[in-house]
Amino acid sequence: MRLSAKVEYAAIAAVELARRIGSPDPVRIRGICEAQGVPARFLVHILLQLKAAGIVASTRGAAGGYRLARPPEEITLDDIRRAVEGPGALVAPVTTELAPRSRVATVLATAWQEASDAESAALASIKLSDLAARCRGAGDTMYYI
Amino acid sequence: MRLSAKVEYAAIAAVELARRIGSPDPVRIRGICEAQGVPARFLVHILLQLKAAGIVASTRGAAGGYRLARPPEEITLDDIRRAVEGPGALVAPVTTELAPRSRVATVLATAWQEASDAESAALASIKLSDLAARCRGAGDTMYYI
DNA sequence: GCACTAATACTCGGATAAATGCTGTCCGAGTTATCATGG
DNA sequence: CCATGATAACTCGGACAGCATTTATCCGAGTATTAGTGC
Repeated sequence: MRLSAKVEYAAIAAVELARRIGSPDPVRIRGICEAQGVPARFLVHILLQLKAAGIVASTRGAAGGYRLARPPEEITLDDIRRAVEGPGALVAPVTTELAPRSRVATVLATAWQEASDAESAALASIKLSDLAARCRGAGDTMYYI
Repeated sequence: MRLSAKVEYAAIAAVELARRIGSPDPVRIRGICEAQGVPARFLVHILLQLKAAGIVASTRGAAGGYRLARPPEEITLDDIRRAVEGPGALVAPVTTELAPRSRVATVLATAWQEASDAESAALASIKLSDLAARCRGAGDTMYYI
């Protein structure tokens, strides 16, 4: 499993937004970048993708910024990854292309799919609320109910 | 989860070798390529990587070729993937680099690792012997030389 | 005090460019079985 | 029938080019808050 920098930045920003879920003011991009060390001009486009996916919402103008569009219990790392990397990516493009001619490729295509589903399920089980709670809580103690 | 063409080709070749485990003669690269539609000159380098990882063995010279170095029950798709893509790849390079400065990154790094471990475990549970059996079981029309 | 204007700070979104890795090819070298040839 | 050499087929391994994706950066435009100015 290899993550692109985009997904990593998106997750960092999303967790940062989840931590400030109580505040009425939207979070500015610069605020995230200065706290986490993320290139600002790059994060702009990433947040736009998260907005297009309905994960974050924004208010323009001065005193504008971003906030989560849904409660953090309903956002998983799998949502973020799919929002940024796009849903169109096939798991094993070469194998699926060869599948009609080769039974080996057919068998392998389903095997790759199984592993990919396991990975997606693992990512779907990690919610933003859990991650935000881990940031607040000290050590391994989870305060989130 | 996105697979590189190298890993896909390597898996196809490995299953093809597993299917012919009973034959005393080694399997030639051309034999795999003609049966499965894999570029030959590319597969050479892939098989060299599998050999370096101890997954396949080769005999040089005329009537040479490749065979599995271990019984197919002891080779998993995870072995093949790590042999080809290298073990040095970090799961989340950006996040781990930012971890010392950011608690958010630290929490995320472990979360990514959990998902990666789930994927690896899924791949490690799929053995070459299973895949070869699936090819035979459904009445494949491939001939043995 | 009020209306209006300018400045400011932020998001929006496309264009663009450097960097990196992936994909596949080419070529020469080394190794071994097979076959032809001569004794 | 046997020994020897030529030939062919195959693996070995690095070098390299073309292509696509990633990773940003830049710039102009839109939008809302805020400060300032004149009446």
